[in-house]
Amino acid sequence: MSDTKRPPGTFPGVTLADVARAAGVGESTASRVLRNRGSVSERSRAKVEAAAERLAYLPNRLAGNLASTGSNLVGIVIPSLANVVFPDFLSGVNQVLEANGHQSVIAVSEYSPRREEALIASLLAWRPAGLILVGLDHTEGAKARLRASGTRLVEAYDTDGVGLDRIVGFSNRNAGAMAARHLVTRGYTRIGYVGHSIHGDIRAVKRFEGFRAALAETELDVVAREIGTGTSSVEAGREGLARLLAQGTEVDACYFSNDDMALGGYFHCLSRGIEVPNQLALFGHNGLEMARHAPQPLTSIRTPRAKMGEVAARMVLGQEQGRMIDLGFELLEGGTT
Amino acid sequence: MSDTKRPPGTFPGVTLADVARAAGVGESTASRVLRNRGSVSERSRAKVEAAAERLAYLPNRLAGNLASTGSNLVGIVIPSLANVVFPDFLSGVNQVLEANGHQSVIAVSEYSPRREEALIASLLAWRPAGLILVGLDHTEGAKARLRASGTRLVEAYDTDGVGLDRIVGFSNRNAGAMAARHLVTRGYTRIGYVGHSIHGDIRAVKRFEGFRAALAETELDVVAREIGTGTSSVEAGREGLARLLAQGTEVDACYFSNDDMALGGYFHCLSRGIEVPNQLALFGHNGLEMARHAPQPLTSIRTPRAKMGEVAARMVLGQEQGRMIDLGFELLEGGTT
DNA sequence: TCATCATTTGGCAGCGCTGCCAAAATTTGG
DNA sequence: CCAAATTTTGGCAGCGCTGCCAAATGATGA
Repeated sequence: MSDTKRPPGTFPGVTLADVARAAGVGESTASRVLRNRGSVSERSRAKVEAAAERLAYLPNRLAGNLASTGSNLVGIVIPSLANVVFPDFLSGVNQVLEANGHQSVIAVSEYSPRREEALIASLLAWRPAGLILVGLDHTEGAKARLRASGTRLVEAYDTDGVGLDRIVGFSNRNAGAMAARHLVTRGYTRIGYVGHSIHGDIRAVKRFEGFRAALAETELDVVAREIGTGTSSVEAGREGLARLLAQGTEVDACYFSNDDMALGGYFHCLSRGIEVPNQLALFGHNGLEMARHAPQPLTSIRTPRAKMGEVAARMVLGQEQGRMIDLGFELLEGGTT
Repeated sequence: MSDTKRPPGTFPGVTLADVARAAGVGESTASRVLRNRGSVSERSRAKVEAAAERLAYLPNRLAGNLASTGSNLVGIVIPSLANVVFPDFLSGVNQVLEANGHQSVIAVSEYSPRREEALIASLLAWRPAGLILVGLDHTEGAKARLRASGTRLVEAYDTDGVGLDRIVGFSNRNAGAMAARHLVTRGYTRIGYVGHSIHGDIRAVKRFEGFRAALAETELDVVAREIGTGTSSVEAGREGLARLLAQGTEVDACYFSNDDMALGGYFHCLSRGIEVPNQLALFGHNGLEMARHAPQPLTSIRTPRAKMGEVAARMVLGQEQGRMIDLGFELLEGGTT
């Protein structure tokens, strides 16, 4: 197309120049038409559009973005895809980005700050319009790169600490505290905790800290705890509660690091005939759909995951004012407390 | 850096030329060092690496890929992020891609073929190394573009039909058939079906078709069915089963389009004191973790989601031989049948 | 009618990198 | 020691597009 003699293996590839030639206009005019930018006569517009259609022209964003220095990509680093909450978040991000003609490059850190640092560097190489990260904790190297790059940055999911640029999320500490106060108000005093491996899930740790701090307000503390070694899951919750109860300490309520874990705990109670909430109350976190529709809806805290994604995306696109937006959370009073 | 007078608002940006100059070598040599390609003397290598480090050089992949015609991006279009199965799949894809120095650009079609077509065009504009799609059903326009682009393509999740290039997945028809045979073998004869909206979820439809075809082998058919209007969820399953039973038709087993739906059904039975499986047997699909750890593990079919992602990624990178790989599935005999 | 102003247009220099090629430096062997 | 073979190196033309600028065209009013 754009060249008659061309290496045999290479796919032709219609270029903007081809379209311009076919339409009988200059390259710039063709470019203006295809991007709806600048003023173009109806005549030219029609000719270019027809030519582009006829040649099945596919713009090359690599070239376009390079020339205009800046891409319409947004880099996103999440800790995991296995945990339902992050897809929910991504969903929100994606919706807003797509509506604004942006595209998301997604990377998964597996809760490893070192991996995150490498991924950030890798994403910055695309000269993205912005970056969205989860949490406020990053390696020093990552922070340095981010600052140096000058890329717009949004940190989501955590407002307990200082961020690098923009922040959207909620206070995990306060979420934990709300759980504690709810249990205290309901009269529970012998409270246990079942969590998943803390390895990297700093926000779960913050919740637990907030939980204990709030208990301490009424001179209480967790009487037993059981921390799994793996990631959060129904199975881990089920086994965690089993182990907690096997410790022998008397417990009248249990706080879980997560709804999956709590649902596992609930399943354990069903299996063993433990009456919920009379013998044992259960409290989760996240307000997952599946847990809300159990025979006894799980008492939990609903976190604004999709909303957070939407706001994060809008922030990264510069459509949101504040530097820090706390979206809060909501107590879901279920039947398990 | 690379230019003394530079528009004030623009971020400097260290270029390869800057690194080369600082290291006292030519651009090509610097490029070779930073890409580990071609032969370079130890001396030059050290100088370039030091300079890159000192200047905090960040390569520009936009330029790199444009120059070398071809990117290390892989485009992925999935129907939804809300359904747990796709993150599982993505997880597998991502793992392999990252290990091979590739990056994934993810787009979500929301089960709309028209959206999928637009997203495909958008992804192709990045001149990706390859594309991964879910399912075999695409608009004619999308197929034409894909064929014309010559991009390597992998279609995942479905082997019931003809694909455009490479395929990895399993037969949804056969999965449905296996479910039916299992129920028949166990002696159930009055079988109902609770599904979610078919709008776009062609694979769920294929399963149901396979299910009915297998029932027909023993002169049976579904005696009642209830199809929700929304997406698959625990709530939809719970309400679906409630409606199915309210129809009045006597039913001794129920097949669900999905594990979420089936878990919802199970919750309904627990709430209403319906004995499972004596009064009603339940059969799901996907083998989700949460359903396997219910008091009575759900009978289901485990699908190789992460594995499928890994194979899809390997196929797209050209590391896998066959054009079509059927990964099969596995019957999970739980306590609900 | 022609000068004046607004609109539309095309040429061309880059964006930062890679690939090619010829030149320079180094090694080898007679 | 020198010629030949090998390794290493740098210059420079693109990759396909956008942004800038000056030129061409069209519209307006005296």
